[in-house]
Amino acid sequence: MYNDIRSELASDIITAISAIGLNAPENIELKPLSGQFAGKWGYACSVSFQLAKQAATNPAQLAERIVAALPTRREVARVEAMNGYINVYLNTSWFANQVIAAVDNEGDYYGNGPTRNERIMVEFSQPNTHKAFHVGHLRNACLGSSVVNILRASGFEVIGANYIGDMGAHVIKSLWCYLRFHKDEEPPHQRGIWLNRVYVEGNARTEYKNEVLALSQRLVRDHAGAKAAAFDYLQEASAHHPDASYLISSLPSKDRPDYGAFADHDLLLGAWARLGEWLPTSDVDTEDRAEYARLDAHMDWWPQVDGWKAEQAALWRQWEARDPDLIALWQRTKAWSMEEFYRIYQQLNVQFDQWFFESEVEVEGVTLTEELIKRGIATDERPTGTVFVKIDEQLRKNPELAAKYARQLNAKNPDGSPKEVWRTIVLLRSDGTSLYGSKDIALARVKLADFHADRLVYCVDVRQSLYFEQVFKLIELLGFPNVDRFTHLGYEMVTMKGGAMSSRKGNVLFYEDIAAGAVDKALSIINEKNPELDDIAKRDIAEQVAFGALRFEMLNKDLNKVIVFDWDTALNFEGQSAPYIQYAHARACRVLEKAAQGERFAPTYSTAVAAQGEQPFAPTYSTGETNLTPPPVGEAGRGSDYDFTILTGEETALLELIGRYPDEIAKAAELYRPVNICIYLFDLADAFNNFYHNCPIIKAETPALTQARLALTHAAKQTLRNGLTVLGIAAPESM
RNA sequence: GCGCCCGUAGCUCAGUGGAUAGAGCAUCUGACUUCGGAUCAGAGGGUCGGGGGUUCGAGUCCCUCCGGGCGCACCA
Repeated sequence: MYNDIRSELASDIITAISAIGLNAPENIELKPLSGQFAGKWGYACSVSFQLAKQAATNPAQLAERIVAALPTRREVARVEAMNGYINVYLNTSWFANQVIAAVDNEGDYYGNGPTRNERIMVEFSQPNTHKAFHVGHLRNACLGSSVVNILRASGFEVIGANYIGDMGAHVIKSLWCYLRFHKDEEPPHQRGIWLNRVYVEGNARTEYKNEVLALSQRLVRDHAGAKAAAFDYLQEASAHHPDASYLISSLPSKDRPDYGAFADHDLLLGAWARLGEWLPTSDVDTEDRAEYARLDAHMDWWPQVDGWKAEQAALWRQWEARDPDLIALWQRTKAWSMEEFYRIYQQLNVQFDQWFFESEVEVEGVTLTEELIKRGIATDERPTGTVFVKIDEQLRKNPELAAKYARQLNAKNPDGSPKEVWRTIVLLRSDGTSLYGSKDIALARVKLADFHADRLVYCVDVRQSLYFEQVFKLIELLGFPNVDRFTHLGYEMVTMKGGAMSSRKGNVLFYEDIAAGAVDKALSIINEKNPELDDIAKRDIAEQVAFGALRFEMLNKDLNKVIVFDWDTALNFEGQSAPYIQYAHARACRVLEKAAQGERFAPTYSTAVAAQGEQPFAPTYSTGETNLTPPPVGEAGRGSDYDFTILTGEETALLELIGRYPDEIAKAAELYRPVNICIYLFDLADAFNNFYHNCPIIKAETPALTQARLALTHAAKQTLRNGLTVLGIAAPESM
């Protein structure tokens, strides 16, 4: 293929270096010309700098000697030595036809790599039922689904898997709150959102005492006045309350005081009241004042909290015993959330090949944990304590793993004590119920044994990186295969402009609100720009634009960058955004359509493959060499003998970008980086807009030039479409 | 305390050891009786957080300091 030229040029240069009597490096890097060479098509090589000392000369002279020793090639128009660099300019006419032919022949498959013999399971979008889908889930779903698409395009067999959190403390809280306070109240629609409110209330009731304690502590720690007010009371109380000294010492500390450490919880209420008296005279911010008011208004909860917790514990036991009524309620409410999720995934263009549920691996998680106990890896301190694994300790006990991780395990603290690298993971609660870790090792076993995955990718936010390190080590201790091919694809969180999201402060950004805002904005722009469209088309395009913009917004930053969600930026459809790229695509479509009407261009491209209805990067796609290799130029190569002898800078830049697309896919797949495709697509759309603006297509000087430019337009349109598809963004033909 | 991540234009980000550090947003100025103005052209805006080091060459690699975020036992 035309991309092979790069390695051929590299070997030419190596040969030339040897020919002038120098030792050539093993591989030579050729970089696309850029910067001051904008609009030129070729590669630059800086090998002369490395070799100048060896050659006892300066890079500039050496570059000239190497250039003089290079053979000529039909693919190369010119080679020059410049400032020590070797610049190779390609025969643009020849390459233009190569690129056009490749896009033309491969259509929706253009950019895909050859089949690779590896099955990758990518787990992503792990929403919890009974809770709401928020902006953090949005980033995860966009990233995970794009990574799946990119890996598939790059030739891997990929299984995209969802892992629904349908059981756990959040579900128990939600069901408890429903049964206790909201039975038979559910609304006819948006029941998933309603259910989230039930969960939030259940959580607030359960955590009430902790929240009172947390706010008291924060005020005491941050404000001298608060400390004086609270201590005033506590010191008075210390005469008859043995617990008061505990609060006096623990409230100002960094760690959260523990209700288990003092018997009379009501002691805190006295201090709480004093804080309330002090508050109006203080400079405490409005958020904390509102928090105090909110908690204070629910003082009637205080004496009930312990009873509520006991009720929830009873519900846990009912669940463990598979109580039919509870199971029925669980299934009914879970379905409300699932309805919500299905709709969201459809809007966001997210698909899954496999659905896992936490409830399905719960039992096997306990079984595997029992095995760990039996093998002496896990410590069982039930019922007074938990079932846990001290990872470092266990790795040291395993000779093979101790050697493998010797470097980390031998690390020392400044005082000479060994550093605890992987710490402790808790697998079962003291009451025997299972935690996330036990379920995750069970699920990993399913993925490896039942799905025969060669590589596991976990797309989960970066805060869980220690947790996944622990899980991977546990899996290794269990002796599962392929452990070195587990990847935690961690990404940074999404915050709001006012700071980190927290349900306590009520600044959670729900998916529903974001989606509605984006569609409204898109609709109003369409009404303004394209008022003649019918309402259904308007709605359809508005959704394609809005959800495309949201997806792009979530993908356009590197994984390790925090996204601060800002309505103005997210809903800006100009510049670096999905609508900019979609607009370039729609423009290209319009030109091709107009040209076809005028009969000045008979499209030679084939959309037959796409018409079969397969996803272009579906796992069923077979990459027999025949349909990936374009026919040779000038030998019955369909649509491959256009007149590109004279190319403008805009045309060259566009062609070069189109030709680079397969490399971009391969690189993005290797690094799990959808952002690479975002940046590439913006550059491509930018190049197309430049071309469109500066080069008349239908009204070009000659019919031959029109043909060539239409072919280029079509290739650009196809590549834009393929790239958008990989990102899960629609490519509307008009907008 | 230990560990991970971030710091590049007013703001949001690219730049994966190479030539004069690039985009978008925002600000200002302009765009042909010709293919869609969600577009295009131009202007201003930078000691790449500070300091050392490695290298022919450092925004990029190493060390260190500063500033910010996150994580570290019964949440997921």
